[in-house]
Amino acid sequence: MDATKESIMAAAMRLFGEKGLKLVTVREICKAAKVNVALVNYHFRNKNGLYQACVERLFHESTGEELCALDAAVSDARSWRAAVRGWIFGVSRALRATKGGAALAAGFFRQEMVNPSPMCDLVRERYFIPVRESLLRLIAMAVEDVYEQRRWVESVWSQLCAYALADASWHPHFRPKDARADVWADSIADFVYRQVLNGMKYRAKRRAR
Amino acid sequence: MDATKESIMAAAMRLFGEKGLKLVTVREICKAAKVNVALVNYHFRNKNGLYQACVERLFHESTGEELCALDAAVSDARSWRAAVRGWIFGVSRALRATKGGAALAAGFFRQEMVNPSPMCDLVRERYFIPVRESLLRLIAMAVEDVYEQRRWVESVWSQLCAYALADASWHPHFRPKDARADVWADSIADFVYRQVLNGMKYRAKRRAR
DNA sequence: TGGTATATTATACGCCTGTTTAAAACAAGG
DNA sequence: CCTTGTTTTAAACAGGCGTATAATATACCA
Repeated sequence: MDATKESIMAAAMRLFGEKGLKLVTVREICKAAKVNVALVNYHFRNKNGLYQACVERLFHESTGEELCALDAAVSDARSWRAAVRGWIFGVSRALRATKGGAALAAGFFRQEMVNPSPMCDLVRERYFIPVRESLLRLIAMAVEDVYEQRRWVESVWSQLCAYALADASWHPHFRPKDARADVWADSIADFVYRQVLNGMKYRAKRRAR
Repeated sequence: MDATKESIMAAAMRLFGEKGLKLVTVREICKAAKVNVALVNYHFRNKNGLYQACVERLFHESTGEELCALDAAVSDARSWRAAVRGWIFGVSRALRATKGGAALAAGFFRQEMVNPSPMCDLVRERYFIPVRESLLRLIAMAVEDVYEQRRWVESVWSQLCAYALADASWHPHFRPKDARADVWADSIADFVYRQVLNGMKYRAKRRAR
């Protein structure tokens, strides 16, 4: 039955995203999926095969769509400013998502960043590099020096990632005690946006459209 | 003999910092320290006891000294600008250190950020919070609004942390292919410094001294 | 030098891991 | 109904894990 495979993958994607490849056990996944232990090996060859199937689905299908949506939001923008703002808010919300494919992808990304698995290269090529390069293309419209471009990409990316890379137990310490998580997240995204604008003000050479 | 304890702790601090509490085995540590497996339990009660001893030493002794050195560099500064610059470069170099106590502490910090252990609170209280609050005090000299202060702290901190949080295999992807690691790290630190100055230019209320 | 406390050793225990096996349950076509 | 191929099951496998034990080696003081 195909439902079993789906059930296993759903449980696996959640757990792998939370704890990473090595810290999740096959029995843990099967218990969550309410199936027998041997079915992982029957349907996915072994534990690594299951992990690989999860990564491939996340970063070939769902994240691919999200990247297209991101580029669409950018190209729909009426101005360079609007495009940058759309990119920053899009990535910020994707990285901080708590459910859906984006949240799962962010979990895998976090784990691969700190304790890389053999599938790390795929995550890099299908997620890390494309997302950052779409930002680089935007920045390159306003900054001439290639090193300065890279520093801006690093700046924006690292500020948006910081939250997503930390375990949830850290999150309250990243914001004022009286600030709501989602509101604060957006205020950070807006802060980064204003930082970019402020930095560009005196160096913009040309604007797109 | 006290030398065995030291040998075990040295190997443990290196390995725990690299892979985190759960992914390091007692036998692995003992092999690296060239001692018998049972000695961990004899000298440190159990694996958790050894981890706790490592964390306490790192974050009570050596990091305490480093925090003092940081505050000293800040208070020695001739101007607010110099203090900010001193803080940013000090933290940047500490977080990216490849040897010494700072490098070990950075490793524990990274692992605790992504997969917290029961000792996470200690890391937070003795390292994360003090370092960030020393920055907050600096920022508060130039920014009035408390939320804006927190956003600046978040901004500077996240940009300096991004590199340190990722596994070494990611580092080459964070910089241009032709850039030397240490030179690029300093250019990032300088970029963050200029970002702060540029942001403060129109909001500075008062300066220290 | 002998006796005692400390340090180290080899070995084994019970538990959990990923994976395998052989039998059972099931679906579908002749 | 029986056969054939697929899916699911319970049970077991070898190996690694953290930890405990009992015997041995070492250090040190009377």
